[in-house]
Amino acid sequence: MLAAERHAVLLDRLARDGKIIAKEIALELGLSDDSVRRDLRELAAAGLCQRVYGGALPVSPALVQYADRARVQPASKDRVAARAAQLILPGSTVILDGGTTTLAVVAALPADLACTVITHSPTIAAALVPNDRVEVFLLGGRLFKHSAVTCGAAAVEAAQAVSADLFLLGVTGVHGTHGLTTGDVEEAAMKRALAGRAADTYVLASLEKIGVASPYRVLPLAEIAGIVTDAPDDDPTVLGLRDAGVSILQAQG
Amino acid sequence: MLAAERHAVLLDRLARDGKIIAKEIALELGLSDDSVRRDLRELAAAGLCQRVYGGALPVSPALVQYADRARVQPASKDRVAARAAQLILPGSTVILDGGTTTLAVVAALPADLACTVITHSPTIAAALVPNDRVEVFLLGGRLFKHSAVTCGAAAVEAAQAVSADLFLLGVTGVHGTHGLTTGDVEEAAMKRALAGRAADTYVLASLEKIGVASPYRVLPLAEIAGIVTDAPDDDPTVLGLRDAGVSILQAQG
DNA sequence: CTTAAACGTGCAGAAACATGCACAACTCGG
DNA sequence: CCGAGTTGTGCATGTTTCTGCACGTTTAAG
Repeated sequence: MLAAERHAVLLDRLARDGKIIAKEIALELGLSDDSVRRDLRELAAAGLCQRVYGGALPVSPALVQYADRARVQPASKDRVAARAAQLILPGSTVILDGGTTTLAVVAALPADLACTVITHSPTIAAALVPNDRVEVFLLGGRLFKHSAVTCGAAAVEAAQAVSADLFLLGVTGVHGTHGLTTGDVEEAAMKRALAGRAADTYVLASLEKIGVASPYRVLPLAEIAGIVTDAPDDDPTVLGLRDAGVSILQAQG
Repeated sequence: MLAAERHAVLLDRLARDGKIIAKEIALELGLSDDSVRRDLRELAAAGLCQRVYGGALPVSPALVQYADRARVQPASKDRVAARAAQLILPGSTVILDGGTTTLAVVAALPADLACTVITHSPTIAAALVPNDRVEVFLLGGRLFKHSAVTCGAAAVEAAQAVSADLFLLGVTGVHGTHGLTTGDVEEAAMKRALAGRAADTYVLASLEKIGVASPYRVLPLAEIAGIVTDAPDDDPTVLGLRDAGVSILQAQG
């Protein structure tokens, strides 16, 4: 088992349970107690957990809640994320949007994948710390509390300085006539700016987003390269996308 | 069951019920009476509860409702953080360095404090999301995995665009002749850049950092406004700081 | 004043810990 | 393809820390 892989498991467990007991994890993963302790020591040194006698605790109680929220709807979102993760080729540069779906993409990445990730989400950045071979570039700017990503003029300007092969975009609505939409005007602008910096933009949209429109337009459907979804093939919105020349990536088993 | 976990349960119970009966809790958690008594003694020593015959009471009746904010075991680091948090005035703009000590500062902030925080640590940024009245500006750049902060040329450049009243700086060493030091050259450069953007720089240094030197110089002692520490007044390094015109903020009770 | 419960302390076994070391797997020049 | 160097893992060692028990003391209630 790779070190980075172990680190990811430990952090994941910490977020889920709110604590880690070294002995238990060691037994469960078939590792020596020493390795687990060593890992916890490293994670604590990097500020990703708090070491206590017998195990470890989250560095801040607030971070547990967010991780919990990320797993409210595992099945559909994880399937989409797993399919999207396959789009990230070794050595490529990818822009990752904020949100729970793209966070699931990080979790679905192979532990030894080497690539460059550009993101405006501190949560995504923190989640990538254990992936040793992933270079992370964080776009600065004003932090929007609502979705915990940077937006606004400074963030858009920072985005102009980067270029990528791929942009994995999360939205709250994919609609036949309204296109791709989201709930905040600043977020919409930021997503649009990011789309302009990548050769290809793929939208991640699990079933419940299809056929839905939110207040603010991000992009028209015609400007994206493809969509990753678990919606059925005969869904009218999906059919409309296909007609617009968007490639459909099915995220089923 | 971890010690820290027990402490959390005890404080939680104290906040909910307004009292703790040692015998009852011991039975309920399957612990010996001794362990519970020992824990209560420690919490009382830390000022988180008031020890009485048969159990414990809240330190002040007013705290019962939101006592869950209280942190377990205010160690050296937490005392320093609590004192440093007092430096952040309502309405001011403060730059927060990365690291566990500054993260503790975030935890020590009053929930209703309104201010602007500039940081290069995604962890700090994420931890501030619950603080509704705190405006957060994140400095972008390449993410350094070792300490989970952004560093490098892009981050330094981003720092040039901001100005603040105060910079709370974390280092790994405070030494009489070597000054303020840290373990990574890029981090040192970033900290130096941030210090240049604030009117006043205060160093946060708990006891174990005093008299220690790490490989890379951040700043000479003379260039900081003050230091927040729990080191004794008669420590030679502290005396040297005072001679250099640095104000010493004691982080004791 | 009496008594039983709660208390603090010292102690010993157990658990967790850090460190050094050896071995295996991998990397990188040659 | 090979060998030296590097890295990571697990084991053995001695150390530190925790926990429950025993015992004598203090406290509160009748």
